[in-house]
Amino acid sequence: MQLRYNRLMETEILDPETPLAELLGYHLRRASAVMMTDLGERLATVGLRPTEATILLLIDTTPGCIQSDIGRILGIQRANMAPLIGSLEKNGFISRSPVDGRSHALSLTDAGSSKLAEARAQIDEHERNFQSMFSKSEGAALIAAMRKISASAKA
Amino acid sequence: MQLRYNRLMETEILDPETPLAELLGYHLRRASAVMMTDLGERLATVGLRPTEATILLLIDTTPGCIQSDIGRILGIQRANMAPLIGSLEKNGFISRSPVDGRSHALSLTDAGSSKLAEARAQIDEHERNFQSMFSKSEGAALIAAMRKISASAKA
DNA sequence: TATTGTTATACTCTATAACTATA
DNA sequence: TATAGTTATAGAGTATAACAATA
Repeated sequence: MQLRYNRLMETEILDPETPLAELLGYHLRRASAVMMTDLGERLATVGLRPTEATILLLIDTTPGCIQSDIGRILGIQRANMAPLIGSLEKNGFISRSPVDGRSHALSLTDAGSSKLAEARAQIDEHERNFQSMFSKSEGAALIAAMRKISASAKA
Repeated sequence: MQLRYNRLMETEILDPETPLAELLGYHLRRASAVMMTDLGERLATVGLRPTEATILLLIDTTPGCIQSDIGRILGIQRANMAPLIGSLEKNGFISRSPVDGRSHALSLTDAGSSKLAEARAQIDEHERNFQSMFSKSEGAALIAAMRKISASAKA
């Protein structure tokens, strides 16, 4: 078979000549997608999506918090928090009790606690698998670097 | 004003007690989102989206390549490549010439080359800004780590 | 006047399935 | 039989605007 066009090879990404090789943003995006896909598949076996599991984690450590605080921390807008919290409540994982006329204190139900335990097992194994590619100090340096980047976001 | 609920503070993410503090996947996702937002805003001033600019970069270094190879490298499905390539052609940035009955060799038009030059200026400044947070060797280590993670994706 | 929560809506990105035509 | 390209479509995720109720 005769090649009638220039072939783009996967390995070109490793070639320093390639335009993407030195782009931190590109590699960050790809690596993040790989981890998110793995986490998503794991959490799907438990019936949660990554964002839902993250919300349960936050409510577990800070019971009585309100959904707008969760949204601010996770970078999720008020308008998008409503259906997320609504569905977690509808599934019986969290309960809301009014703290004033507009806010509701959130806490895990028993079902939510055990669902979170299942999720945490998946998250822990997921993290172990990826962090095992690096030494302890490399892993810490990676997280520190990611925080540095995140912290640079415009207010 | 009396506080009637437990407040979740942004700074909790830095607190080692917090459930997200040691999650590499979480920090990767947030950092990637920050960089992608910045890049997206920069490229919007030039009329391109990040994926479009990336495609132009690849076609520039490997003129005559075909769209399915681009899709494989960037992790974009055939079905989603079609409208991307179609719109780049409609905007006059690339041209297609048939190499056999089913594939088209892609190359940049003059308009595509100058558009890419504009995009590259934005990309370069974007990358400089973020990579300047790190030493040269730290930056290289970061990219190597991201590649390690990306390479671990299931076939 | 600012905040909380909600609904409606739109846009992007991504994923699948089905089809054609070609190799 | 596998590949290249296309269309249609559905699902996430995310963004804005508008509104009611409350602080």
